[in-house]
Amino acid sequence: VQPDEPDEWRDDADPAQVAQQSAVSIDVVALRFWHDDDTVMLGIARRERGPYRGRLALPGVLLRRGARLADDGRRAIVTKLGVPAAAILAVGQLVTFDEPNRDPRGPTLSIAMWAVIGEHADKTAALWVPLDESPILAFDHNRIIDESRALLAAKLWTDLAFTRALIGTRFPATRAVKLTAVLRGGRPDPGNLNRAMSLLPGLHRTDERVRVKSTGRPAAVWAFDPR
Amino acid sequence: VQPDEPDEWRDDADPAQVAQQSAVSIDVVALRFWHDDDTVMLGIARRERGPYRGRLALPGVLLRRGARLADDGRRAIVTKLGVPAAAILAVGQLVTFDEPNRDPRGPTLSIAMWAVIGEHADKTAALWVPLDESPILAFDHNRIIDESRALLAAKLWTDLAFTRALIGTRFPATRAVKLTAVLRGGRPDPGNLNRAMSLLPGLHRTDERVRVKSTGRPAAVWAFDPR
DNA sequence: ATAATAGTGTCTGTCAGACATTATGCG
DNA sequence: CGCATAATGTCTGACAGACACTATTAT
Repeated sequence: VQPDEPDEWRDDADPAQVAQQSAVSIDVVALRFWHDDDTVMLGIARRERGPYRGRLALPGVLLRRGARLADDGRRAIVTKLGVPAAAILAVGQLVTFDEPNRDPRGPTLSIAMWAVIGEHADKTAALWVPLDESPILAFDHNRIIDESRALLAAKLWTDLAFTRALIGTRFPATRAVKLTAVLRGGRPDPGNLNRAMSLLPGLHRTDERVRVKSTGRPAAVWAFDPR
Repeated sequence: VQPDEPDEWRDDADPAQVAQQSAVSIDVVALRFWHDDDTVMLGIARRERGPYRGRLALPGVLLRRGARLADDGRRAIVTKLGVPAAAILAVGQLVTFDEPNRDPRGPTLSIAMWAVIGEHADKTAALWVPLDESPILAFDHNRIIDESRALLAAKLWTDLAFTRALIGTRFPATRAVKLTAVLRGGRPDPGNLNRAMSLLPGLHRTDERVRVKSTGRPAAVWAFDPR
């Protein structure tokens, strides 16, 4: 048996086999867009141990044996950001980063994921910064954020689970404008956005109007259909 | 230190740490579309060892420590399909599959990749089947193919590296119709496809005409601009 | 009234699908 | 000529960007 093909004779009981692999970490781009946030916020935390100790980083964990990616993504959020599990509204997969030297401890893949965090009593274990103003982070995390932003922008108004989790089930039209502006960069035409939203299945405008700025015409309230 | 956060105290010299992770395999959707192929062919091979021995499967290997995903994808193609490395024209990442029970040896992630195989003296170590007629395969490989097809269809005419590798640098328009029909399902309107191709940067039609069917008008030859 | 904000309507150009028409070859 | 195949042209509807106009509120 050639060493070229370890998978064929892999003995699952022998940890040395699998130890010949790169490690796998899950790093999460955790977003929130609460009522009093006026931009999309990114959750980061100061590293308490390991390399880059004391530096800011995305919440991440080593993949646990037998775990689903989404579950380990949630675990990263809970343990590193201090966010209660119930506040994690949605999770999804992005891409895998494979630069061999991205982690000083040795070769480590990073499977990037996105998550949306709902409102909860903030224990401030996490640091929340505007998504477009993230500071210098540990590892290649700034690169992860950069590449993820385009993917997240594409999800807005197309991935309904993502969008609904981020903006909520009921929201004034103005919120939609702001959210789109942040993720896509540059404010959208409000008329065009209204048109696009009205064509979305599962989303409709209500008769309710709401005042968001102290002056001016109140905004219409949009709502996702109950699931 | 909680066992919840093994990444923080991970000692790279200790293989037992990383052995607590799921294994990671690279499984490749290897495609070819040679001159005498009249559909896109998928490369599969009979498993000679391990679980599902004797069954057909996508070429796959265990991720090797410190390797780039693309390099290990190429290694899977070389070792499992017998394709010379020089014939691998392009490789790219698709998605990661994480069902914990997809491999009987234990929890194993599968990072799915695509690859395009160029013409070479076929040693017939590989079995080539039409992409839309793949037989029952080992593991969850049929599912991988199903989910990959949509992604591959989206890459056609948008991911130029993928498209160019698959159809070649010079090709009659009829080939483009056939390729699009296979990947997208259902033949495209030839007029619309011509229009789309003429708008593609890096692709242009030549004055050359070529007979592909024995009867009828000869087809125009299209060519990618030299890189 | 005026300013500030929100929503509507319209015009434009782009683009994809569909289809009819023309072109090029062979027997 | 008739047949098979390939290419062109045109029509339509969907849709996005841009922008002008109208609507609703506070001061």
